[in-house]
Amino acid sequence: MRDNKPEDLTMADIARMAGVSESTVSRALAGSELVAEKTRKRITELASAAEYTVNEGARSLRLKKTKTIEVVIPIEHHHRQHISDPFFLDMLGALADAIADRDHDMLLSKIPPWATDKRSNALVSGRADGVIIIGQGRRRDQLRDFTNAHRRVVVWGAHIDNEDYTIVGSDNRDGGRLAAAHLLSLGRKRIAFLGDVSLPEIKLRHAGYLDALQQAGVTADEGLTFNAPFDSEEAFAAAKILLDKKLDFDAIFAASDVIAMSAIAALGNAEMKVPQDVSVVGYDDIVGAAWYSPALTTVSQSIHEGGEALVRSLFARINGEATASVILPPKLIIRQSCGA
Amino acid sequence: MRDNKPEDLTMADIARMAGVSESTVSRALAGSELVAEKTRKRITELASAAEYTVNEGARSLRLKKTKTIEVVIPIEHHHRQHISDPFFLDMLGALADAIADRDHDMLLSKIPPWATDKRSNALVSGRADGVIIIGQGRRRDQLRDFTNAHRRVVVWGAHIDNEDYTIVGSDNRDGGRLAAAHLLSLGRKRIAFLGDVSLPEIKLRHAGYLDALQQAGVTADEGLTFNAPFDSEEAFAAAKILLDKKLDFDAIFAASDVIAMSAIAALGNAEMKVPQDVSVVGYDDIVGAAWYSPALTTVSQSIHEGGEALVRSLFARINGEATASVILPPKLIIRQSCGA
DNA sequence: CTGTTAGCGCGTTCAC
DNA sequence: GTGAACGCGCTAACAG
Repeated sequence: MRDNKPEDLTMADIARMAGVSESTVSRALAGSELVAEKTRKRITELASAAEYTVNEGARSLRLKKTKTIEVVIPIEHHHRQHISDPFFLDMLGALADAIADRDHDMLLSKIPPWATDKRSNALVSGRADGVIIIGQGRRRDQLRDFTNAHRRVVVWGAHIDNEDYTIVGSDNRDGGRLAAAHLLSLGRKRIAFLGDVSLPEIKLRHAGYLDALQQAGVTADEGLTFNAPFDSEEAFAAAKILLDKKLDFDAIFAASDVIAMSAIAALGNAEMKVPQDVSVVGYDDIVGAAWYSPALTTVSQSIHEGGEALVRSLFARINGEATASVILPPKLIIRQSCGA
Repeated sequence: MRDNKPEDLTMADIARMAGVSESTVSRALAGSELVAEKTRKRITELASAAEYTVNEGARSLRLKKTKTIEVVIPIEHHHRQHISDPFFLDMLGALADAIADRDHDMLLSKIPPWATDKRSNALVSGRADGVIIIGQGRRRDQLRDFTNAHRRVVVWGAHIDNEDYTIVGSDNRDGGRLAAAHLLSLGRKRIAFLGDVSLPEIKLRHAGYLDALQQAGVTADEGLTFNAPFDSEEAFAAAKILLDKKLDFDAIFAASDVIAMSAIAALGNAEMKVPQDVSVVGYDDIVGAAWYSPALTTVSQSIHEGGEALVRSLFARINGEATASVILPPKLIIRQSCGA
């Protein structure tokens, strides 16, 4: 049982054991050319035999680099709401890979940097070299203030005019258009929209949906847009309203796969068949979408590339380079839930 | 645009601005009683006006405490395999809450501490005060070595004899028993098992399943156990084998909800109805289980309590206290997929 | 109550 | 090639 700091070795200990100075140990371990091949080898072997590891904290302080990136998934947790959308997990996996590739650590937080109720933000307090924020949330003013004040930040979300921070995300409007156009091409005309339009990304998906309707010469029925904020449970409830009110609809475009799945469950309970009675298209192409029954037709955000792009942009900013926003092309993945 | 370290304020700056010594600033900001109410107020106001934040890195070095916990979700990434099971997301959410409650940060890693190919482990290199490892994986010897060498570690997983590290997890054997017994009580006798028995937790769930069969006087058919390692895709394939081989079965006990969902999808493709033709029970009670169609009958692991228990145990160990393993009682959640 | 002194563990000049 | 000295930013012991 180690981990009792007193027992932990320091560079000075290794120096003493090797009969050299701390500087030499430091250089040797860093693989510096300035140290004789022989002594370097001796020291590295000694160090690994002693299971010595450099203290990254001290190293960070000296170098002014923490080699860690903070990832924020800002969940408004009124009621300790959980990160329940698998989209986040996919994104986290992509970010973890991209960050590890660059030999950095990943600090995960659910609290947005501006909600400084407890400890201050990691970037600000020097625990991280940069921050990736997933989603623009509902407090766009605060996000703007934060991105204005700090340069080592990138955001995943919708591309909004007038925002000058670096945003990485897919073309949500085009995604919405793709989804709705596909449903229209299948002869569906009464397409319900389920999603929280107060979120920028969803708003754009909805705009794309309206674009497609207009392009097809179909008049949009506002009564078919359900823009209450919701998760699985509320999506389920929204679908029930569609049914209970006996609203006339033949398709659903859900702003996320999770919403789509919940809606399908609600339809199933009401003995309505997907896709026979109602076509459904989701958004995100989360891992489970392909294995749902019916397999979900959805708009893919290429999350893995998104994660890589976020990290690439952030490192560019850390290095002082200028960065432009990145718009990834969405892709319609046709499976069974749409009926074609 | 700040974040350019040269511009960043240090405690010495604040001291100079306030006309006091660094120590006084340090004490004031720490809310020490040793400093006069008036000066403390003056300093804190000055600091916040200047947007000064204590450098946590330096603080950690001095205090020998990082106030961060590493969470490892060891994914064997032969092919960059992703963390695709929502179970991890639920667990992550629970851990994030529990860790934030204790005013610590959470470092997330996909690489097990013993796979020291790149940077050394966070605990070892002084970037974290403790480690939580999710799952025992397939390399139990290496896990054992690691837990033997370090005391500030807790593991989520199965309770195995002969292991003396602190394990938090649900009673997997009892969970397996609950699931199988329920299926048996519904008159199902040919129950297929889908899951990777080489993993300790799954192995126990399988043992519980066998227990229940025996208790009911039903002979187990080994041909109905599919123990290949698998995810969504492979679960789907396994279910297809059940069907293609025209094996005689009337129920499926899946070792996870994700597996259950995939199996249901495969059954659906073959026009077999759940639960009419085949009863299905899953494991985990992930968030999506309730909104699946049919709603999934499953064994709940009470993940939120599990996360809290992990963190509580870890902090106890960090404080030098002895800790015992924690066994959480599983709970059968009856929904629709089982047929009762 | 406050200031001075002394490190925490490391990397990096600047000498030799 | 190597060592001595210094400081990254902070807190804690010791004086006063």
